[in-house]
Amino acid sequence: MSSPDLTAVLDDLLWRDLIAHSTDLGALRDALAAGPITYYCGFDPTAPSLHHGHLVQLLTLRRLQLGGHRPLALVGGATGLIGDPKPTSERQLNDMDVVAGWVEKIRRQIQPFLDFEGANAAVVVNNLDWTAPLSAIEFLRDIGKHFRVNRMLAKEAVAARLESEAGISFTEFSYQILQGHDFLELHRRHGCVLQTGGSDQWGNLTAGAELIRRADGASVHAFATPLLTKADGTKFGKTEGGALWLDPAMTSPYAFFQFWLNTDDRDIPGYLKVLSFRARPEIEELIVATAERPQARAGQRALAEELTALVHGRDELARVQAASAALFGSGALEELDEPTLTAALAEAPSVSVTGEPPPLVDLLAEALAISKSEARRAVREGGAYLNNAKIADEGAAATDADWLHGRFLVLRRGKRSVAVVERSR
RNA sequence: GGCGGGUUGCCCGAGUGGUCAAAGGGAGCAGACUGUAAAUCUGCCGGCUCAGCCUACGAAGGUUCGAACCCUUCACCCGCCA
Repeated sequence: MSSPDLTAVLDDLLWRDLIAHSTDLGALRDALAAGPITYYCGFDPTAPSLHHGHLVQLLTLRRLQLGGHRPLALVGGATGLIGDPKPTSERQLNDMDVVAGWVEKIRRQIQPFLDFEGANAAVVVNNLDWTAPLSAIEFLRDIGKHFRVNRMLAKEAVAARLESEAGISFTEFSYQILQGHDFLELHRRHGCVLQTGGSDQWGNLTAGAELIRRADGASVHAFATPLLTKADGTKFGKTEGGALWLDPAMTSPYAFFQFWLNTDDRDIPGYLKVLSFRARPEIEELIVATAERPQARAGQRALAEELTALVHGRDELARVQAASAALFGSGALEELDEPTLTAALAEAPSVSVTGEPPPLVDLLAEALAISKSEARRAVREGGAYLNNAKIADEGAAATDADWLHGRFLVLRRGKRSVAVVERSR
């Protein structure tokens, strides 16, 4: 007999187009119905923080847990030392202690997305625990024997590299074996029967499922989520500063919020389905609202609010909303009272000065982290503003009257990048 | 180990002795139009004490009045052969 509760999540995932590739979905449905299953998704420490690309995976882990199943979040303390082959070039190996530090950061970053209490409590595991003790002999005899090089060469990630100028090292070529082995270990240790990952991981996901079949004769499941794309064809997740990081020290909550708020109208239906936890009717309503009155950006707001709250918390969301309202609102900056202005500006990058302030181009360069040439160019092109008024002259400096509440200058380059200069006495 | 090819600005990529801060494309930035959107058009796009100077074409030396371009050595990458 089937339990509708436990399989509902699969239908939800399908509706959201979250399954780009999968092993036998009928078999997965049966497994889900037969009782809470244990599933996993891995995150390699290739940087001090997770980013936009991991978000879909984190949310998928959460969706399945909310659907009644038991998540294992794997941090790749071992695989992070080896490096998943990128399509274009060989990775630079990071030092062991650096990777160990990133593992801890990523472990903490994953935690807010999952529930660690209750019947289907999540567990964080580290593949270094079973990979480090493995001897070369064991690795080659017990695991390597199950892998056919022909199959390994055919995997997209490897094939792309074989055709590229860069070639591929044995180290990276071996990556799929390690990831496959992770699935096997988790199957043995935790009864894990499902692995999820991005569609670029599909080859690695199937490597694990095949290994389990060969080594233990068990049939397990895997599915890959689609890569998020942008309607204009550019790469998803790029901000002015680079990637969209989840670490607030690397991408400010304000920038994070603004990123989603600026989503292309055409991307909204897909993003809402993939990224929002709202129920289907609510999402459909938002899609209609966004299509009918695009200038209101209901979908963008909903997405920005929900994701900012999830990643950075409700308090932080309130702050960035206030900041956005103040900085992009219709009112003049001069009319904002001091507490509102102070709170809003807390989200923007800032510099402080004492005594005689340097020329505005210097302040622009420092506050917005651009070169002085860029700052001068911005002024020359008419793209730099002081307190929302265009700066006309490269040599301009702030006058006493420019200091809002005697304390602040609001500098802006273009429409969206804002910075504050604060004067201390 | 041998032979051949390669290493150019954020990325791709042209350049093979002066006219090169280096074609072209992409990315990025700004302006106009808008809705903090897209598309489109325009300008910019190494740095600086900015009509000039400095730094840059894998690294270090050399030839030359002058080198991204020629020579030498080194490093790394790719391919073929052993």
